[in-house]
Amino acid sequence: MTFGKGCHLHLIDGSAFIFRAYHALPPLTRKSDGLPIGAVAGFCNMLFRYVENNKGPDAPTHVAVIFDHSSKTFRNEIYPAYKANRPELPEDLRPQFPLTREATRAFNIACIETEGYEADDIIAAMSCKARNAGGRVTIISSDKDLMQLIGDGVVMFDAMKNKTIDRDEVFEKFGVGPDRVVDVQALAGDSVDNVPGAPGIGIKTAALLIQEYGDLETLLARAGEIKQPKRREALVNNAELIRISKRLVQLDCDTPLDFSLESLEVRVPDAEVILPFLNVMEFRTLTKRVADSLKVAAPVAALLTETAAPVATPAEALTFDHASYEAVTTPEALAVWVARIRERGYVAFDTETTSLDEMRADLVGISLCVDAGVACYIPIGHRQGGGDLFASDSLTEGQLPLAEVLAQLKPVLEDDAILKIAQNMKYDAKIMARLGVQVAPIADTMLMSYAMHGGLHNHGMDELSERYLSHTPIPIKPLLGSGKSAVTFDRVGIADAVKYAAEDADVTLRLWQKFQPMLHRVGVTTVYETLERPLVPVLMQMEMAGVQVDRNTLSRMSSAFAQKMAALEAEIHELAGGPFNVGSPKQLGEILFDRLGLPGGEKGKTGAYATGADVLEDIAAEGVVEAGRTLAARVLDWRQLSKLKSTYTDALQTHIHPDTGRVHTSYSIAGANTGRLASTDPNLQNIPVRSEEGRRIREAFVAPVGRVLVSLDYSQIELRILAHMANIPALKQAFTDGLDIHAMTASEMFNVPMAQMTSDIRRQAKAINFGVIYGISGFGLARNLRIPRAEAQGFIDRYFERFPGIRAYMDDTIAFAKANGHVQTLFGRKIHTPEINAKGPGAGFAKRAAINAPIQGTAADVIRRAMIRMPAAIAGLDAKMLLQVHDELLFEVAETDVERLITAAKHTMETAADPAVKLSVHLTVEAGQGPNWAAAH
DNA sequence: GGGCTCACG
DNA sequence: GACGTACGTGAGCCCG
Repeated sequence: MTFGKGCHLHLIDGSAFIFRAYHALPPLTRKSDGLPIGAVAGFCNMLFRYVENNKGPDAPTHVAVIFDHSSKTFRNEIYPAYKANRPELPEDLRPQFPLTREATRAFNIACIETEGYEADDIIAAMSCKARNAGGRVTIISSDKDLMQLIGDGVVMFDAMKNKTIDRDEVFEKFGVGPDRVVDVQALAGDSVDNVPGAPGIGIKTAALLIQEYGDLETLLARAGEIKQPKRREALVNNAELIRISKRLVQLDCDTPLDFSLESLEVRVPDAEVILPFLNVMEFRTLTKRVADSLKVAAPVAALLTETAAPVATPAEALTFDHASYEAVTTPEALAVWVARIRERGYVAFDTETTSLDEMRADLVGISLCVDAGVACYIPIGHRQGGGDLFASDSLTEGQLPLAEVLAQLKPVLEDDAILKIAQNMKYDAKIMARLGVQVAPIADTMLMSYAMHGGLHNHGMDELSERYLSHTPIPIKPLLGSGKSAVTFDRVGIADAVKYAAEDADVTLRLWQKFQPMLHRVGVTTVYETLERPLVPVLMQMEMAGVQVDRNTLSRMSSAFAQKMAALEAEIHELAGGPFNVGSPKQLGEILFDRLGLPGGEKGKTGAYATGADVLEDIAAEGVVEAGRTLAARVLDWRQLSKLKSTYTDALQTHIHPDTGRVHTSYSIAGANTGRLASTDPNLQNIPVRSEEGRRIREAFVAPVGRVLVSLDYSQIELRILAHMANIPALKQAFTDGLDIHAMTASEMFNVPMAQMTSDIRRQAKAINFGVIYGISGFGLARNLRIPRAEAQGFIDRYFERFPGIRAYMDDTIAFAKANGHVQTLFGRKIHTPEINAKGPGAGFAKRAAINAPIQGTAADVIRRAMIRMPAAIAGLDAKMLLQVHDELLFEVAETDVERLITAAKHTMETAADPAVKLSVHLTVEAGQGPNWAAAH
C-alpha cells in the first residue's frame, strides 16, 4: 500500500526513550551475568506500553523508532564545539545501546539510524516526506528541538505526560509558531547542546524580538534599530554566531533516507521473536505481560537465561586506540614498564612467536598491558626481508636483545607478588619456560571463560573479545598471509606487530577485569581455582617432558603395513574387476553397489553410498555375492592398515622432536565441553589398543634405559560415578564387593547366576551399561548389539526395572538442564546445554548429552584433581607424569622407584575426590608396568 | 573446507 | 506417529 492520504506515521525518538528509561530506573543488572540492563528494561516497557496504547481506532498505519547513530555529525563541521560539553555517557549505559536496537526489532518495529546524522534530522526528513505525501505524522518525543516540525498534520506526543504537543503548546513554550522556532532557538542558544546563540538573550527575549521583526534575517538586518543597548550589541556583534546557531538547530528535511515509508507499515510482534528476546534479557514480568497480550504461553522463566551467553555485550567506555600502543625498544623504556607492573601488581602479557607449536617456536616479541588501553610491545626477534630466498636473516634494527628483556622481565614474571594474566597461559608460559623463566602466579582468561560458560561458546580470544568487549581484534591473517606465501611472525613489520600484539595484551587485561566479578556471580570460582588454573603448570611439565618414541620400530611397522596393503590392494582390484582408489569411499561404494550390484546400498545426505565399517562388516558376513563378501573383508583389512600407517606409524615419526627425540603432545584444557582434556599435535589419546595389530604401535612408546613406563588407570570410573550419583544400591554393592560389574548386571537382568555367566550375555550387559552412560535409546542399543530394536527396548525396560534409580537420575538431569540451561558435575563444573529445549531431532542429542555430561565430567574432574596433586605426591621420586588418556595416567620412572611411584600415584588417584566430594563408591586404580606402553597398559 | 572414516576413553 | 539417535574427542584422506 502506497503511503499517502489516510496514512498515519508514528516516529519514536529512540534516544529519548533510552535516556528516560535509564534515569527512571535503578541500575539493574541481568542476574545471570551482571550485564547492565536497566535502560533496556525501561525501554522495552515503554515500547510495550506504546504498542498496547496504540491499538485503537486511531492506531498508526506506519511506525519507526529512530536512533542517533554516532555523536559526530555535519554539525561538528559547522561548529566543532557542538554538544561538546555533554557529560560523558554513564559507563553502564553505552553497552545497552545495541540491545535497545535489538529490542526494537524484536518488537517488530522498524529500527532506523544513519551514520553521520542525528535522529532529529532523520525524523525531520521522514516527517516532511510523509506530510508531502498527504499523510499524518505523530512524533513520539518531547524534545523541544523537534517542535519546529509541528504543523500541517504533524504533531508531537509526549508519552510520559500522555499529552499531545501542537501549535498551541509550541507557542506557549517559544512565544512563536513552529515555523519560527529555529529563529528563537538560534538567538537563545542552548547550553545543553552548546549552541552559542546571542549572549544575554534567552527564549523570552528572543521570542519578543522575532514577534516584532518577523524573522531572524530581518531582525539581524535591522538590529541597529533595537533600543536596548545590550540587546542591540549582542545581536550586532554576534550576527555570524547567531547564523551558525540557526544552522545548528535547523533540522535537515533533505536528510537522505534509504528506505521507503511503505516499509514502515505497522506489524504485529512475532511471539517467536519477542518472547525469547525478553526471556534472554531476564525480564520476567514483561515476558509474561507480552505473552498474555499475544495470547500465547510465556516461555519458562530462566529457561533461556542461563543458556544465553551474554550476547551483544557490554561495550566498553574505553575504545581500542592502536596508535597509543608503545614500541619498547630501549632498556630505559622497558624499565619504565617494569616499574608500572610492580606498581600495579599484575600484568597481562602475550608472546609472539614463529610457530603455534610451543616446543619449536622461537620468541619474536612480548606485549604487556597494565591498564585498559595502556599496552606495549617489545620487539625482540623480528627479521629483515619478506622471507624469500634472498631475504636477509639478520635481526631488524631497533629491537631489544633477548638477554636484556629477560634480565628485566624474569624477576617480574617469577615474582610471587605479581599476577601474570594471559589468554591460554600454557602456551606463553611454555615459551618462557624454554627460555628459563618460570611464570607464576598466573591467571588465564580462556580458563575463566571455560569455567563460566563451558558448552555455550568457544573460548578463543577473538570470540571472547567480540562477546564481552564488543571489539574485533586485528586479525592475524592479513599480517601473515596464507598458503604458500605465508610468513611467520618474525617477518611482520614492527609497526604492525606493535598494534596487533599490544592489542592482544590489552584485550586480555580487559577480559580479566570483566571476568573476575563474573566468575563469582556465575558461581564457578572454585571450579576455576581448583580444576582449571592449577592444571596449567602440571600440563606444561607433561608436555615438555614428552614421551620417548622409537623411530625404528615405527618405521619398520610402516614398511610392513605398506607391503601388506599393496598385496591387499592388488587382490581388491582383482575382485573389483579393475583398478580404483581403495581409499575413496565414493569409488568403493560405486564398485560395491553399482558395478557388483550388491544389495543394501544406502545413500546418505550427500548422495554417496555409506561404506563404513559396519556396512562392510555386514557384507563380509552375509553378502549374497561371494566376490562382494571377499572384497568387503579385504577392504576392511586394508582400511585398518591404512589407518594405522597414515595416522600412527607414519605421522608419529614426524612428531619426534629433533632435539629431545621425544613426542610432545599438547593438551587443550578448554576444548572438550565436559571437562575432559583433548590431546592434539599429535593426539596421544587415541593410540590403538583394541586390535592386536594396532596395539603393537604402543611398543614404540618406550622408556629410556634404566627406566620403566607405568600405567595407572581408573577401573570403571564412569559406572562408579553413575552408581553414586543415581544412588543405585545394587551397583554400589557390586563395586564394594569387587564383583565383575558387567557380569553382575547380566545376572540381575537375565536371571543368570554368576557362576553360569556366558561371555555373550556379559557382552550384552556391558553394552547396556555403556548405553546408560551415553543416554540409552532402543535404536542405539539395537544397532550396537545388532539385535532387533524391540528386543533392545526390552533390555532397556528391564534394566530400568531392576535399577529404578537410573530412570529417576535421567529424568532429574534433563529437568535440571531444562530449568537451568546447564548440568553440573559433583565438583560444581557447569556444562551448558543450550540445545536442551530445541525441537526436532536436536532434542534427542541434547538430552543424551545432558545425561552423559555430569558422569563424564565428574570423571574428568576426578582425574584433574589427581593430576594437580601428583607433583607433590611423587616429589622426591625419580618419576615423571607423561600422558593422560581420560582415565589413565602414564608415568616414566626410574627402575628403582617403580613400586614407590605406584603406591603414591595410585593412592593419589583413588582419593582424588576427597575431601570435596565423599563418594559412596570407592575408586580403584589398576597398575601396569613395562619397557613400553603396550607392556605397561 | 566439509564429509567420511576410524582411532581412543 | 514419525523423526533419527548411543557420549566425548582428533586426524588423515578424498573431492569439489
